[in-house]
Amino acid sequence: MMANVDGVIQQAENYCKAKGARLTTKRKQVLRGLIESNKALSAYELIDFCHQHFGEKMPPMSVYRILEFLEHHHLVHKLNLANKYVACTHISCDHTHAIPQFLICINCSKVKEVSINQATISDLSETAKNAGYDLYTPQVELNCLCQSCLPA
Amino acid sequence: MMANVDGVIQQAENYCKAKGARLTTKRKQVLRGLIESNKALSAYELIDFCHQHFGEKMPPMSVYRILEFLEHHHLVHKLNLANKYVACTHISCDHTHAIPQFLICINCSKVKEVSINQATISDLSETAKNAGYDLYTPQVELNCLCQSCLPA
DNA sequence: TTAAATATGATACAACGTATCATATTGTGT
DNA sequence: ACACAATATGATACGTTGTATCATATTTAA
Repeated sequence: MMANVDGVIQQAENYCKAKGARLTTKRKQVLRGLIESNKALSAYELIDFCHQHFGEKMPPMSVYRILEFLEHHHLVHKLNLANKYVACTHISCDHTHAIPQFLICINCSKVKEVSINQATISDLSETAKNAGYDLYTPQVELNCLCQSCLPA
Repeated sequence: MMANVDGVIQQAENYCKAKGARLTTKRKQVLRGLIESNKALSAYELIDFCHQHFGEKMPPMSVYRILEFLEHHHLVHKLNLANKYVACTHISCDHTHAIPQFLICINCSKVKEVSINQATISDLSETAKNAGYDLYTPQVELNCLCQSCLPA
């Protein structure tokens, strides 16, 4: 598990290097925080996480900037529905992916990043177009309950 | 136009009366604010709107409570993606509607409430289920650009 | 008409996000 | 190796968003 996390970080590092981007210590910590916690975290939750796990006190400004960097390089996704951030699940495989659909557990913030099939996307896009709107991003976020949080 | 707004308010009033709910003056103002402005507004934008149009100074707490009431009675919808509120477009017709899909212009906050076809919903729901998640609400919100805001 | 229920106001504060300027770190050319 | 430029982070202060709590007003109903 831990080894796997390291592996993902390593992949991210390679990926950044190839792009001439710097995955600095702080940035690595924030990314690691999201990967290790294994769920979506808000910026302030990340600040707490980093403080507790790495003994770093990060000012909000820094975390927001770092998240912006990570998002720009597609290492994390911002979930607008929950106002939280989640590590991209495709860092290790090949880091190219179809349009993601995010299933967000409204109870525990666990997130599953799945791929929508093209037909469904076209459907949504069509419906929008007919109404005179253009999809700005086809990213779909849905409020869900995960298995562990489903009422018994 | 103005008459139409009044008509919608009237409908809402009837609707509430039938349910034994009170559409008070303040609540009517907030609802009217959303209808007249013809787009999604944040709670604080609504405070400003009411202040400017009705000369009412509403404390945030009141507005949030009122929005909660209006939402509970399906007179307004909360758009989690934008953190704004929008008047339900079905108050006047019959106020029963299928599962809504909201097309939100990220530039001007104009919102179109359309109905998704059942097949698409089933699709999304299936995809979620296969991933071990249950849709909490099938309400879909999509970031779009409306016609007027599309880059030329 | 008075008591209970409901609705709103007011104060204070917690959480979230950013503008701005200062400092530190890294990369580059000489 | 050095100095300069570019990039990254820190620190302070503040603006925005949302809520907890207790007080007051308004409506409903016995």
